Amino acid sequence: MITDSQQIDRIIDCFGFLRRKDPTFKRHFFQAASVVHLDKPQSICHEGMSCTHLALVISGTARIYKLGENGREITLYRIGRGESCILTASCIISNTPFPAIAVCEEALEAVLIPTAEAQNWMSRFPAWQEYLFGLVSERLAEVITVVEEIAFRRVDHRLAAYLLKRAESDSSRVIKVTHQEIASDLGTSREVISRILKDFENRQAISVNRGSIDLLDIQALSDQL
Amino acid sequence: MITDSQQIDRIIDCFGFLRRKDPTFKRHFFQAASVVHLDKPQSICHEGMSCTHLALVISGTARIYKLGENGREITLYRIGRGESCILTASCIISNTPFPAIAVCEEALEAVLIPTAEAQNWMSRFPAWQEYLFGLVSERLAEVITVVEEIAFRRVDHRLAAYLLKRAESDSSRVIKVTHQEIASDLGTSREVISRILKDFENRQAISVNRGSIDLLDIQALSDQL
DNA sequence: GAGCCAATGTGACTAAGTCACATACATTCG
DNA sequence: CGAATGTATGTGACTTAGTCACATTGGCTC
Repeated sequence: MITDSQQIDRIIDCFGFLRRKDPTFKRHFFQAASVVHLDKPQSICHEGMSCTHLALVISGTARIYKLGENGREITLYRIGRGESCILTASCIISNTPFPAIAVCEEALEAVLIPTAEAQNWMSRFPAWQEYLFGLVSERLAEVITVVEEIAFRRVDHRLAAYLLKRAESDSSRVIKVTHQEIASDLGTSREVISRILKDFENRQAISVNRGSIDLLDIQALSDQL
Repeated sequence: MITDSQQIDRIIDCFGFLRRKDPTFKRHFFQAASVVHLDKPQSICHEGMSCTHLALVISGTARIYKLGENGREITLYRIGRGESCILTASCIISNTPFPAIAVCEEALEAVLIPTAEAQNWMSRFPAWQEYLFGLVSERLAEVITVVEEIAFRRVDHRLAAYLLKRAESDSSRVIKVTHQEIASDLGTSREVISRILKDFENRQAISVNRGSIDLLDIQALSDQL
């Protein structure tokens, strides 16, 4: 149960579906909700885990990924403010085990809703139901994009796009990231990333330093796409 | 509008959510529904198309796939009896364009529901809402499996698994399929499939003929996994 | 049987992934 | 300070996958 009115305002700010004129739902929501904090290298859900709570992210980010037998990883998607680990939601609704791994990436603050309530509200509150459905749909589209990328696009092109996107979202020309992290995001191996980065560097498009990459020539990278 | 009581029974048989004791929903459903037939090589949805109807499959199958720039394809999933093109559903709910291509594979018979009704029922009839949500969740899980496969597993292993699964679902040792079809399902190119098949043949696991493959040694194929 | 088309075969080449290391840089600790 | 340790990166040799440009084959029509 959450009672602190300041915190309630913050949460409503985050989750648009609470802003509707349905005081009943709002009451139920804050009645059942609790807030948790998770720190950086913490695992949230394991493969095959059945979920007891649904987590709605207030701040921070989590990364949802698949782990291959060989130890390689691939990021399926990330979730941030206002979103929710919808795989959890999906498991909740369809009672299937969680098919991936979720870890906290930037320190998380989240609202926890017990599975039973989350299910119950689905049929009682349209706002809640729309919220969850919208999230699953969005994830489905995102994961389909991932399929497309790994099935058809060359790694060097994907890498160039990755660097550009990263730079944009950090609004900085230098990106703090290791080759291994990139490889895990793109679903390839570290050596492959290192080699392509070296190649970009030889062509003066970037400068590679330990733990960071400086985008020297945005245009050259864009041309790679 | 569907009135033929025999047809209504058939449809109820297909879609469990109609079996509940909610006569209101049933009435609305058959009021808004219409039945269509689609033949084999027919396109259902194009990339980026916005969907005006939701199709619930009574019989036949459809294949949902992505098309790469280079002309290669990869199957995301198939839908059959009792299922629905949930990407369509997802588009309906979240109002995003359709991110893939759907084609009829075996002659389809389907119930069509106009978008507006499908959306409206979401908040009015829990059975409907559960049905749709369950489908999207299932697809999400399936597509995640596809990601895992193409990101981590070797093509020869995937091919062996494909052949075994195919033989099982057709309950026949010989599979009627071209190399190109397999390649399109697995998201690789025809040459790769041809070569691996030839390799399997050299090892006496299968026998390759024009348009069909005979699984001679199931055990040998299973060992590939 | 000639002609045609879809299905399959093939070699040479590029791209990607694997494996087994070698280096290099940064931080801590004696 | 310099050594020790651990993470990050570099590299060569090799296998697997994907591409390209064709050659061949089997089945069909006329």
